[in-house]
Amino acid sequence: MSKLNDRQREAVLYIDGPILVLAGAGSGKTSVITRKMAYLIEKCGMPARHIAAVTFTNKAAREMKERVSQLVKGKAARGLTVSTFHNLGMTILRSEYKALQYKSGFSIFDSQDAQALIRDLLMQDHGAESDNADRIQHRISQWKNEFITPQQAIASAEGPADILCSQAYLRYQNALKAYNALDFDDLIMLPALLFQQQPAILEKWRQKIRYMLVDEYQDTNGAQYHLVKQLVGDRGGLTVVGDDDQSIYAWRGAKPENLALLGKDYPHLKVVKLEQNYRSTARILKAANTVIANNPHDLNKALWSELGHGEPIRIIRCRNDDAECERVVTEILDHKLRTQGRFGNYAVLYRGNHQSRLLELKLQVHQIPYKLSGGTSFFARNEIKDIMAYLRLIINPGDDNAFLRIVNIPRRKIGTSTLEGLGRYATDREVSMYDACDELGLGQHLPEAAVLRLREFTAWLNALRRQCYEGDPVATVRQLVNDIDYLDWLIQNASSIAIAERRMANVHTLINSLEKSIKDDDSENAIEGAISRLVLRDLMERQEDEKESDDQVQLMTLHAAKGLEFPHVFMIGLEEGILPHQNSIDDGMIEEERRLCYVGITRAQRTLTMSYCAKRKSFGEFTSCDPSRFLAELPQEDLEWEGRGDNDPAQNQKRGGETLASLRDMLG
DNA sequence: TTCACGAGCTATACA
DNA sequence: AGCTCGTGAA
Repeated sequence: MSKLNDRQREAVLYIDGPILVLAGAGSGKTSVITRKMAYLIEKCGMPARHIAAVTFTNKAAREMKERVSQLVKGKAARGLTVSTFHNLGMTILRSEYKALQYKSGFSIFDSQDAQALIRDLLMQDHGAESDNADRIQHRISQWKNEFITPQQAIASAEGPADILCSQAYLRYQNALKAYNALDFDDLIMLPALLFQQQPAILEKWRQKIRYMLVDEYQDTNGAQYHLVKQLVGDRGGLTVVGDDDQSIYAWRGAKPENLALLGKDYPHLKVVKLEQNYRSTARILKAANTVIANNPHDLNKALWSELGHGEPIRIIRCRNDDAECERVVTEILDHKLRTQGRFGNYAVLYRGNHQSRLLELKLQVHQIPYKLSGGTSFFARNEIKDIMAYLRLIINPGDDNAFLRIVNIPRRKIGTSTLEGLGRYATDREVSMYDACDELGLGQHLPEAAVLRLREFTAWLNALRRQCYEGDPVATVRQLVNDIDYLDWLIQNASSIAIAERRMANVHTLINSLEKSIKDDDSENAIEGAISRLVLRDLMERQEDEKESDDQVQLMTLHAAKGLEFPHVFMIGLEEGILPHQNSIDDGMIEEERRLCYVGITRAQRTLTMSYCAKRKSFGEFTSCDPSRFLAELPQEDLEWEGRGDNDPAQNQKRGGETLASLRDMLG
């Protein structure tokens, strides 16, 4: 506790009612949350099992849990809930699914599964037009994020397009239930809905969760807001931490105004501001403050730092994107050599995932170790999706998406015409495709050979299912992978054996993780819980944390960088159309892009370098680029420009700033 | 049903 | 420049 400043301590000690901690970047908010949990357990005598902290990423949850158990002596931290919103939702649904008329062993559809389902329904209802499935999926997700049911959506829909969407929403929701499946948004929406409809169930969970802490509250959406509000009730056991300037998820339904709304729900809300920054030099902080000052503000914060003014911020103009990446890499090599530092001290941040490709190439040429976070997650990998589909089908035979994915992996001579026939038959009989395989009438609609191949498949999987529930589930899964000669399949489909083996290693990681997850779960159907939990867990990070060295250059998007910090930060692609992104320019959403820029700047502890290009190759063609407007918003006297061409309109003004800056430096 | 090849489309951020 | 999908032959 002695390590905290006055404001931080105030935030930790206040437990008489709901409290909002407005925590600027680098102001030690994680310390506040973790120490508060320790305080509640050790000093207030609250059993850990009654405390729940909620974050947005598994990584943040894991780190927080780690830090609490370091702070709390002995076993007192056991039973503490630190999880993501989605995981919390799943925990609730795993115990309450019956009240929602779901069956045990439900599947969780990722957005690809969901889209396939929507396409399918559209096809059934209106024939071929499936080009707007994307839009409909978006709209449905929006509704769920705003905590709007299909019935409410239908009642309030305006205009023919929206009416169509709302009907598709209802259709979709019914279809999900028929498949005994949920999508990601349901993990938040359904528990909140359940609490609203069945007070007895809500009361049960209120008994369990008596104190809630929510991190990154500015990122909560409408459904999450309702979930928290109902769990907290009028008991007021709530600590919320957030920063409106770091709200960068409006596009997925986050409502930063939830921060301001809190005061309305809880008139006696206590507000504490954390304004001392412990991360960055004064110059970096000033740059961040200057940029973000261009956004309108309800809640004013004034971040300050005691870490000295530090080095000027460098802005480098490059000929093209290739030169840009090359330059960043040589800058890192050069700087590391001079300072004798580690690769792990450097991070390169960018707006879009595709920007990492060139960077990776250059890093590989120079043999620099790097770690790429984000992008295609572990569970988006084909080999993982394949095995997961098998597992899903074992616990939920109604999961047609899983069925379709793997009936013919490996090749079982079951092709599209067979599946179309089976699909038609299954829809007619209103059973799942898996169950339809074993129905007697199927022989009337498909060639005998096709039916035999299908039944061979189901008979085999049925045997495995039995083995899974009656015997050792993990051994069964290993046998499954063996039965289908999966390594063989991977080798056939990969360009090299090394790649196939790497993919097989991913499969083994998955199985190991399943094994661990089953051991941690003492409920009777451990395997069902373990499998559905796996859908949500990003164990790629964990895998890499464990086995790879931590001395690697960090590559990630600006979004993925939130919550992290690095001694030396490079932000690349500061161009109109990239940061700010073209879509945001078109939709007038510049503020969120500015916050994204702010997040990037505030990741830097000691040095910050930004770069932009004169030309850039996209889709194989060169296009010319303009420097980002955010560059002009920086405090010019703290910048050091480099490589700027004579045709730069802002040049004269910036030259002035440059001389001023060097003058100040000379004068100390 | 499967394999091989080329046309055409493409890429904001994420659980 | 990289990936998906459609086409046609085995």
